[in-house]
Amino acid sequence: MGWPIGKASELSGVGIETIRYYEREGITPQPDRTAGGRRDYDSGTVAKLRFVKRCRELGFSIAAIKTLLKLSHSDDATCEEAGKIGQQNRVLVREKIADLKRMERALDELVASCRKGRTDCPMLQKLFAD
Amino acid sequence: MGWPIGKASELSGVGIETIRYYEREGITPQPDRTAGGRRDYDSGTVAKLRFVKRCRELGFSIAAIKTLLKLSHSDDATCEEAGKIGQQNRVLVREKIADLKRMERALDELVASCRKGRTDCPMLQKLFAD
DNA sequence: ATAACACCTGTAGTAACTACAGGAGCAAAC
DNA sequence: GTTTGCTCCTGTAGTTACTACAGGTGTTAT
Repeated sequence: MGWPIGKASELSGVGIETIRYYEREGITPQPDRTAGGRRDYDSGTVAKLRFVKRCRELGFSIAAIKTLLKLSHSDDATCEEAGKIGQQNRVLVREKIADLKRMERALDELVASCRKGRTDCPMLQKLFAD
Repeated sequence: MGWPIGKASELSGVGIETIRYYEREGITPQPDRTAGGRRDYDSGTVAKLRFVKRCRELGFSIAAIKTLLKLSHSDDATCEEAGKIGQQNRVLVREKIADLKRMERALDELVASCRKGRTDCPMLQKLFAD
C-alpha cells in the first residue's frame, strides 16, 4: 500500500487532474490499483511526477520530458544526450526572452506618451499607421 | 471592388486561415462579398488586420486587442484607457521575462556538467533528487 | 447507518491558431 | 469553348498542456 492520488499530488506538487493526464498520455507509468479500483502510488512514480514538475518549471516540453525520462532509466551513458536536450531547451528559452524583450522595449515607447485627457492616442495611431 | 483574401493577407501580413479565424471570432468585421460569394476587403478592414498583427507581435491577447479596437473607434478620450491596457500587457511581458530568466539560469547550471562519456548524469540526478 | 469526503471515468473547454477535406469560382491558355 | 490550374469557400479536427466539470462509487468518521 503506497499513497492515494491526493497524497501523490501533495508529495510531487503535481495537481490531481494533471497526474491523471500524465498517466493517460503515457508520460508517467500506470500505478497499481487497490481492491476498490483506486490508484496506489509508490515512491518511484511519485519521484517521476516530481521530475516532470521540475522539468516543466524549466520550460521543457512534454515531448522532451518523455525523452529525458527514458534516458534517465537507460543503462548506456546518456549524459551527453540529456545535456543536448537541456541545451536545446535553453536555446528556446533564450529565443523567448529575446522576443519578449523586443516587445517590452516597443511597449515602453508606445505607452510613454499615453496620458489622461488626450483625445488622440499616439499608441493607437502608431499601431494603425500604414 | 477591393481585394480578395489572398491580397488582404499579403497586405496585412496575417495568414489567410487566420484572417478567417479573426472574422469568425468577431475580432475583425465581416467583409463584403462578391457576386460569387468571395470575401472582398476594403482598406479599412486591411488596416484592422494589420493592427491586430502588430498587437499580437507586442504580446497583446486577442481579448485585449478587441478592447483596443473598440477604443480606437470611439469618440471619447481613450488614450488613458489604451495606455492602461498597454501597461498591463507590459507587466505580463515582464513577468514572462522574469520566469524565463529564472529558467535560463537554472538550465545553465544543470547543463554545465553534462559531458560525453559520463555514465552518471548530474542534471538528471538533480532533477530526480528528493 | 449516514454524512462527508476522496476518488473514479469520460468529456468538454481554454488560447490562438493551423491544417486539412471536399467542393466551387475564376482567369488564361489551347 | 473547354481544360488546366489557381484561389477561394465552408466545416471540422488537430495542436499544447492542462483544467474543469458531471455523474457516479469507494472509504472513513461519527
